[in-house]
Amino acid sequence: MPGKKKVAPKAVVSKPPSKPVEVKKDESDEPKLSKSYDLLRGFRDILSEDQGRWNLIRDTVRSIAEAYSFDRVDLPILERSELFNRTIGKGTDIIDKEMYTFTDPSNRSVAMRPEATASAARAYIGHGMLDRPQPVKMWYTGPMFRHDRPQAGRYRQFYQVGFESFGVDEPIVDAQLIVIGYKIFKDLGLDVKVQINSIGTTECRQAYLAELVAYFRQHRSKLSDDDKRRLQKNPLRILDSKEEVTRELLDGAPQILDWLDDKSKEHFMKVLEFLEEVEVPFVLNPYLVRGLDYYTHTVFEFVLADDEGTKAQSALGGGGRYDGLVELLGGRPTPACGFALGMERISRALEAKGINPLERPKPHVFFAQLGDASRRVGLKLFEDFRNAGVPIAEAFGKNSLKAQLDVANKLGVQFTLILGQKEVLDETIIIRDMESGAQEIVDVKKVVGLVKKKLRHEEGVDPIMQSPVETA
RNA sequence: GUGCCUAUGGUGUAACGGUUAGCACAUCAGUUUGUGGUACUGAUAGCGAGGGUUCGACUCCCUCUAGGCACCCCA
Repeated sequence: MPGKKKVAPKAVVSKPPSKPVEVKKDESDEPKLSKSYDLLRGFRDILSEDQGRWNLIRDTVRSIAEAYSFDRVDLPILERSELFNRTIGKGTDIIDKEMYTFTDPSNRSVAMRPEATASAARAYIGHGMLDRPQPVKMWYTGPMFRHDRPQAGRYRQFYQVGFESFGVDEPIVDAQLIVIGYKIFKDLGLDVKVQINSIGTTECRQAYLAELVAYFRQHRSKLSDDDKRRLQKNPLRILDSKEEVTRELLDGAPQILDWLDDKSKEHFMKVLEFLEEVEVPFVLNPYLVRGLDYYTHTVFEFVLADDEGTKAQSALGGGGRYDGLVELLGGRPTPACGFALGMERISRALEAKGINPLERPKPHVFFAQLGDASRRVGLKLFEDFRNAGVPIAEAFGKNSLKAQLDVANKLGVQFTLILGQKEVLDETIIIRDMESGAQEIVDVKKVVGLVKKKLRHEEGVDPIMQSPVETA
């Protein structure tokens, strides 16, 4: 309806029938459909404006993974629900309210992965990797799904990159994983600090928890509803409560480190020593806990150094040791450790720092055509330039030379190649220097070589490798 | 999931309980036939959705949806 009232008067006002009068398409009864095709809440498109940053993250991660001999694995997005229920743990928010669980057409309960460590462990067991030389080191990247309430840096579909190391319980493994994560941030130009803690084995944690609960029970009346709930459901979480009262109470509360058995303590101390050795800045945070059930011993987070964790979503990644996970899934008892980083949070941090690499190298040459004969030649010429490694832009869809030069200008190319009817017949082409406006006519067969040479002349710009970093 | 704030063309914004919702940028076309950057002309395009209140709502109220912030949680 809204469309129609505008169409009518326009047709009347419009020019003489130089162009055939358009038959009015009757779309008046069409409801406004666009809204029903809107993105699902918490889902989003990552457009080319962001792809430069994403590429940077992906490239950095990959080169570090290769340097540290981690093997790439791609794990499925859909798994049996049970895999996650078992490992992440009932009682966690991830399982209880955030997981996309549904029954598939074969009537099986499946879930879109909320994280990938469980899948990695499943793969480790399923493919008999315990019979390979240990540790088995793998890394992955891909989308994860959690039905959480969206916020900046938090989406329902989000991307993680993860590193997992199976089969070795030495503290050096924990330390090296932390180093790897730290290096990724360093290479990206981000300043992060490592927050670290140990939550020991399941056994010593149980003992500690009993003590912790007992302590807070005494002060139950002072606690907020949230913290009361935590006390009951997931007492460890009370440690990172933001309530003023609770924080004060925490000063007198039992500390997990005091409850670690000797072996756990020793393990943790060694991890810290290694970190000191490699000069990774870390902060011991006795209140750091993680939300997944499978963690044991070392737990850590990578936090943006600038805002010291005060700002939301400043935790860019985290991980820890999970010695019981493989066994829990039916494998032989196998120690393991890993971490995951949140790609959109990293991307966000990069953006905040003005790190905005171009998505692809900017072309320095533009091809302008006049007429179909010229277009045909252009199409072929394109291949020649591509084989020579010179990116070239065009606007085949435009007809006037003016419009094409306009585009070339906006792209900021150095040279425009102009090919009209005459040049096609003569087998020549015009090279126009966009800055000076100078033009020369050259043999079309030699144009690739000539342009390449010219580009190299221009302040040593390498036509192939150039990918400048723009700061916003 | 809870609380608070927000919602105008692609982007950034203006206005008002009452005529055709204004501006800038961007986009497209053109300013005589094959030459860009400036200037000019024109075009496309918007009140997130649905209900109410009112003679009349983009403007007030409600619901929904979406975004942001804090909590929850976590990457």
